[in-house]
Amino acid sequence: MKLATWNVNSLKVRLPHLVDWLAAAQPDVICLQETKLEDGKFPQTEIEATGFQAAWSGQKTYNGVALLARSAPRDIVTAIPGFADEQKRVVAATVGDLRVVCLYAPNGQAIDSDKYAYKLRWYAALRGWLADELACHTRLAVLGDLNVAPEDRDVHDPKAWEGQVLCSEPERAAFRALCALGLEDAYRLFEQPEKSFSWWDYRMLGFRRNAGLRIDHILLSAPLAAQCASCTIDKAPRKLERPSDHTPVIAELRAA
DNA sequence: ATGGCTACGATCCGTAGA
Repeated sequence: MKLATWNVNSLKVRLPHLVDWLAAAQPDVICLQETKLEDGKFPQTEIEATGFQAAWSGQKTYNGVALLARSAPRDIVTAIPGFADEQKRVVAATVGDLRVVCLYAPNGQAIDSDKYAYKLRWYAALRGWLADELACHTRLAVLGDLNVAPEDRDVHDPKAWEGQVLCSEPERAAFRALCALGLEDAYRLFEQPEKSFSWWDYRMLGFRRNAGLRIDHILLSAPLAAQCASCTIDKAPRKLERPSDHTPVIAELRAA
């Protein structure tokens, strides 16, 4: 059983990459972010032709998330309960015996911005919600672009990024607060290559220089972490023409 | 030198991403 997350940065533009990647990587569940599509424009037919069923929540131009699974997603939720938000950043569903939460966390723009304050409020609300989800669902997987590099080893140049958005201590504390609920960063369950990242700036030859950040994550509740056999970052799609600036992260679970 | 891509929806530039 393979779970994946990928910020596609426009599902319309990246649909061919996604279709190819689904065929090559054979995930069972994939969480997508930055679809940038209104719900009526979601490419349901094309997705279903790949053998996946989808749940999605989108808007024009910005944000937007989708959850694809080989069996029909059930009990779909498209917002953090009790947190009023125009921005479409959440889709959760039950797939088989898993509860899956797909997230596109706010970027935060700059430490002194309103968007940063919104990011921290969003994380506080998320924490409350995930606590409730964990209370109901022991087999919980949280996947997405969390827009936080949890530690300095997740940053190509920690000195340059020190205190900056995506790396600031309050953001890292918000990430750790999710883990403290009983979620494990699947990537860190295993030995990993140094300087492993999931996002590289389009500018400044970011990918070629491996000037990246690890901000796309898979968090697993204890029973799933115990079943996790591997967690990898697939850099192949980042090498294609017209790539997303993010690349997929995959966790493989052993049979229960 | 604080830029440098990319996507989008608006026009032929501004906003946002991270």
